Amino acid sequence: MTEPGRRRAQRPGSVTIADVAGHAGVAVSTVSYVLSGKRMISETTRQRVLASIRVLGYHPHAGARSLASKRSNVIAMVLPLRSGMHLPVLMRFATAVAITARQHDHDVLLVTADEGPAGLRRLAAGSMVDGLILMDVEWEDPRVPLLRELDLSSVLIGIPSDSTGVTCVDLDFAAAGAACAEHLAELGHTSVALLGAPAVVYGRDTGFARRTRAGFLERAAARGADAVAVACEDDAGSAARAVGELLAAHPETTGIAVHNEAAVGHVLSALSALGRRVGEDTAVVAICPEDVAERTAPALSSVLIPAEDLGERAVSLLMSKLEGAAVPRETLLAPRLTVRESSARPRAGSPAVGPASP
Amino acid sequence: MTEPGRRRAQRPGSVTIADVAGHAGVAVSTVSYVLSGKRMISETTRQRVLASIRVLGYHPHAGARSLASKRSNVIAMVLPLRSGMHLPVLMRFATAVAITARQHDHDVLLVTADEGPAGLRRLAAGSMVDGLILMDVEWEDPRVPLLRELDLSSVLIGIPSDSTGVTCVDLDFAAAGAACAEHLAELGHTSVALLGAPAVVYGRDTGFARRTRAGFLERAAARGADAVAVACEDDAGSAARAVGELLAAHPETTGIAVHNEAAVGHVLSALSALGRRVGEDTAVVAICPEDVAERTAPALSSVLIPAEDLGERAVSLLMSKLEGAAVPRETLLAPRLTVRESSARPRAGSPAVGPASP
DNA sequence: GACATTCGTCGAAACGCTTCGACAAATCCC
DNA sequence: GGGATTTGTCGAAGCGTTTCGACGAATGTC
Repeated sequence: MTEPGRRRAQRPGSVTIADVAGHAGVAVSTVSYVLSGKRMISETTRQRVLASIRVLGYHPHAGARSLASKRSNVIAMVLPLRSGMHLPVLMRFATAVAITARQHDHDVLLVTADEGPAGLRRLAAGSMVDGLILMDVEWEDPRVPLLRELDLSSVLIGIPSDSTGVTCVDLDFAAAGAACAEHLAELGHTSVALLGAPAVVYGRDTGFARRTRAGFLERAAARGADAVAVACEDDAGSAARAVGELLAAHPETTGIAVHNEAAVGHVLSALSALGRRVGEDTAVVAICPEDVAERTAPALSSVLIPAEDLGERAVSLLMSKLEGAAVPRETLLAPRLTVRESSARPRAGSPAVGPASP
Repeated sequence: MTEPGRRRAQRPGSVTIADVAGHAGVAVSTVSYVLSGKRMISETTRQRVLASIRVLGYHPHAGARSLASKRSNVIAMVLPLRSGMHLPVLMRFATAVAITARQHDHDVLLVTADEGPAGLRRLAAGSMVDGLILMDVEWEDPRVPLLRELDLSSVLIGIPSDSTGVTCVDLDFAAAGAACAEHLAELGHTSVALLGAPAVVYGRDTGFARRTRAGFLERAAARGADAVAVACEDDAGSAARAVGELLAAHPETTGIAVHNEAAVGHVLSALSALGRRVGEDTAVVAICPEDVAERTAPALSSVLIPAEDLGERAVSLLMSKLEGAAVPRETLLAPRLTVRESSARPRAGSPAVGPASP
């Protein structure tokens, strides 16, 4: 006889929409409409129902909901577990996606792509997820053709060679490469180099690497600077060797862009071992996550990888698609270059360049 | 009129268990029992049903299944988005959990804890997940009391102060400390030291820190070495001071274990500033994540945090709990020590020690 | 004041699966 | 060889939602 109203709420998972309806004195369907807003409900009824929901601690049963509505309110985040990925960046994507999805009332299912196509088919056929976000997409990604036949909404982070019929988001790496070249040219460097990803990445035809390289080389040429691009492995030894060979072949190089998060530190060490003073006689600018750039000594000028923005943008696009809206095929985020110590001053002997005002 | 048999399979999500039953000429329930194995089905029927499933490309509807069976076959992985977490390690946990879960026919929902208790309640009440894996659990973790009241199976990675009523997995830190002592003794060091966590951590009676210390001191004593353990703060200045004081008080120390990820780099710098050559006249071994150990110069011998193992073990334990089995309250994983440059060679002047064969 | 329109609510039919009880047919036990 | 048991299958009752058509009660129209 004590606290009769609380009996049900105490056994979690047991309070159903029918309980709420009973408590509020309305029909089950009315409760449903209050929750979904799909039909007009008078304000008084609304409040009464909401109060009952609160009192009973009602949460809709996800399975029942997805069965009846054909929407699961879950999206899948597909990570390829390829080696050589930069885990921290991936993790930042992942959390950004998770948080943004929650803001759109969706949950996130983590899928490692090593189940292959069958895994995606399983999710699609089982109505487990409403849509897909694929991360770390490669230039020739085998998942892309699969996606076209799957009739599930999806958004790619990264840009494949053929983006017909899919939706992609990425940093505009061509512009990022160009921004680096531009920045170095602006500082007065006439001989510049790009230290890029490990050779295997170019071999794999990974889109972002080649777009960066193209952007860098083109802009440098447009600014009349001599430019060269070389691959660079992740480990200290190889990085030092790459730097050594670069400066041996092109000793006049004074501006260097690094597009390799893992090697950034090693490159700086190698430069100083070879007698270069970074930020003084040699300017360095990197394309890498913010925290990496800030942690080096001297702090690196950098174009940051906007992991949070990309994740958020990807989810927003997916939500639009789920609502049937048309979305652009490729969304490229403009790079933002932050100047830090490693390229703070113009090249010795070159005319100082202020903000140009014609 | 072409390919009539493929019509259904081509519209994904549309083929139901009733279609399969029709195609195989059996009752719906029979198909269900073939799939679940919960009742005996003759081999001939079984094969016929399985063939129909294959032909039609049937995948059960996850929502319907969870509605009828009260099991979702999904587990949640709860990440606290605390700052200062070590992202790469977390990511490795995450992928290990995801892969192991799939082996147990479960999917993984990614939950960032910043929704707070309400988020966990939502998952529980909505029957979205069958169980929880909480990562990066702290000594006094606010999520632990919540868990006790939630009546959802869960496993913690990390050990809280009060593990009553919960299930935890972690590295066996006592054994890790012992492994360090053993390794240094094996190299011929007779005077060794442990540079541990900041003093405040010992003051708080934090389990893993004191267990490491105890393991280290006991094993060193057992091997007849002089051993001392001191606390060590995170910042460069304090670390240098700690090293200085240690070597002043015990100049004969030649083997050092460091159990402090953040200070590892500072300790190495301090040692070389004091004229010690790490890996030559002084051996150093650390307890830290693999990538930290590999990134220092010289690379550090280390007891690594077995992220993959822990993730896998956590999932296995959770599955056992879901099946109603009793599981140990705390599961401790044996440490594995990897030798790298910082302790590669036996102490100068001590007899070389090969693999002992009596 | 009779008629068509909203407005707000209800009842019931799906949705695709699991599981329980029932029931023939086959097998066993003396 | 008749009763008890086991084996293999079926039919139907849920599971907790959403959504559609229906239907009184207000409201507006001439």
